[in-house]
Amino acid sequence: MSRKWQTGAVPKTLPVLEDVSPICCRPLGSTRGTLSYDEAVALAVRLKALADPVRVQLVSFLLAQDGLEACTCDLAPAVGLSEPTVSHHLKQLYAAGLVDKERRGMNVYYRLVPDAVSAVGRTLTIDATAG
Amino acid sequence: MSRKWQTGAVPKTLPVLEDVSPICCRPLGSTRGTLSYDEAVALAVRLKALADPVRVQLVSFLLAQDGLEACTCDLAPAVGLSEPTVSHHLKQLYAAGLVDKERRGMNVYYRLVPDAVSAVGRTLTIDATAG
DNA sequence: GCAGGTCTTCGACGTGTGTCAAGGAAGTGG
DNA sequence: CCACTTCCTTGACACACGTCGAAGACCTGC
Repeated sequence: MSRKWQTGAVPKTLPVLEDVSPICCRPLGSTRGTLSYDEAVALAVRLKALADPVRVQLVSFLLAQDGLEACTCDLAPAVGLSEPTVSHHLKQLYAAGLVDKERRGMNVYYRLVPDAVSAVGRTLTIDATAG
Repeated sequence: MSRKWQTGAVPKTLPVLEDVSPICCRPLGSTRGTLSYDEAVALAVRLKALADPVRVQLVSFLLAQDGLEACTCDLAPAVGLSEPTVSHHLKQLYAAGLVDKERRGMNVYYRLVPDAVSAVGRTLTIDATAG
């Protein structure tokens, strides 16, 4: 996969995580040179999943729960939005691998994957010796 | 500042950094409970600035340069886009405090602010003892 | 001042994104 | 099987975003 659009008004869609190289989350500074477009996309899709206030709130809410998990019925009131909207955001977090989901009885529990979030964070952490 | 939109189709604009609480970049796990909407916005605007493949490439390119800096005329070919487009992306990185700019003669040099990028990264790094 | 180079802003275009209401799918309990 | 709860999907809406070309602003050098 390389950049599909070069000219004109152009789709800026970022692919889903499954279509994206799993090569990710090496510290940015470990590449001597510009990131390839594919690597940049791989990182950007993960950042994009977190680049929304509601999703940041959802992550922080899960992080504060015992077992790092909660059902939609708890998450919607926690952020003050309708359940479909929260479901939409959770779907994006799930697609980015940042949360897991599991049905237990009538409820669907979403559980934070802390390693996935931390991995994105480490990518952004720049070695002090760089430059 | 609290959530301005509650119902209907709604502007999802994130404010600029200056309008946003400077409280940011504490590790997500350090808040026992859901992040306030304001704190979530403060983090989201910074993440959003990085959540684009082109901007990720620009950051990685700057990181590989001596002095962490380059002029627009070098950055545009590095990512294969027009100068206006690159200027647009640099403006967003600048607004988020992730790069500095300085005019020297005919050129404008953009310099990476590694601490700002790292600060965002640390926010996402979850303490292993959490949960 | 004038010519030439570099960068930013403006205007326009098409696509993406966040939100909700309404309806459907999946499970529980009678 | 039916009523009920919980959750997800679909459809629709308005706004935001990434992109470019053209034009303006800024600096340099003659």
